[in-house]
Amino acid sequence: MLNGQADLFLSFVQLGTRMLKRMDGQLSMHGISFTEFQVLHNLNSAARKTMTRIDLARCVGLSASGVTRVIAPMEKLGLVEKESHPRDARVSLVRLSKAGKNICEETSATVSETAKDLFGPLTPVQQQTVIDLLSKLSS
Amino acid sequence: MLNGQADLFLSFVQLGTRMLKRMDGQLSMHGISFTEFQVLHNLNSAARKTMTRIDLARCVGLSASGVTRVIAPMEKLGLVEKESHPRDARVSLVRLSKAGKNICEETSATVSETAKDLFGPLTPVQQQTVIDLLSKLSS
DNA sequence: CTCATAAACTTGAGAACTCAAATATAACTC
DNA sequence: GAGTTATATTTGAGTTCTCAAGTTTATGAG
Repeated sequence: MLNGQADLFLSFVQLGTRMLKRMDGQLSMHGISFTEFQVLHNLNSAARKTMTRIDLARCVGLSASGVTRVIAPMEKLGLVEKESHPRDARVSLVRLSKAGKNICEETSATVSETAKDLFGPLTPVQQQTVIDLLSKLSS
Repeated sequence: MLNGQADLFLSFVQLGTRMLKRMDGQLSMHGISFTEFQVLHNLNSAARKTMTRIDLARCVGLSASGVTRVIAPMEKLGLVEKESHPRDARVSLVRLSKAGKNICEETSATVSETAKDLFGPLTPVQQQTVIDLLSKLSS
């Protein structure tokens, strides 16, 4: 019925779904979703803690409108701040606030622990193998 | 900020998301979603083309109510049929109809092709490696 | 048998998206 | 520089889930 790659795809998606649910459950103790964590983390890794909504959408894997809707409540909570682009009045930059950076650091510990747990069944060498193979698939 | 496993997790989730969107895009040409495909495929693989909603939920990675809502329109289209359990009046079995089996076969070809494409960057040996490593993570 | 507990659903309310259309601004073409 | 085209973002409407609560039926304890 299905070829080997399709079986692989099904396992891959199913595992991803299960892992994501577990991660979301852990993050809910901090009051944020995994999507929100991704926003914080990407902003924190960005040059001036600042990103365009479009770039954020690409990094997080969301549509532009998805970014708008995720960020609105985060702005009300003071985790991020709106800033205008000096040379392009169309873009509305998103900047990570001090409070946002704190939350990012706290939640990063949880994400790291949970991920360590999730990938625990693999040896470090096997983990590196997965990293290498995933990078081939991402390009 | 994040440990190696967390970086791996982020790549894993992001790749999964991108692949899923591409698969869903291909399946939309058949008028079904990937979730619906999963239902059809799991039913087709089942013993008597029949499954409990609870079992379906577990296989597809959905909640019980998610299954109810996915199946309702599929039943109206005649892809699946409702059947009662002979020994347990609580369960409402879902059976794959002849039409459903046809759609499943058609869409399986698309899923196989798309998956072949998605995993094309890996050699057969590398694909097998991924299968082996994923299975370690699933248990 | 009867009651308490558990399991298999369904339903209402809400969360988290998406797409298409609208708006504002930039960039390009002539 | 006027007009078309492209880009960044927001908004409205609709989809697809989830969780908690309700219903119905089974099961186990006494």
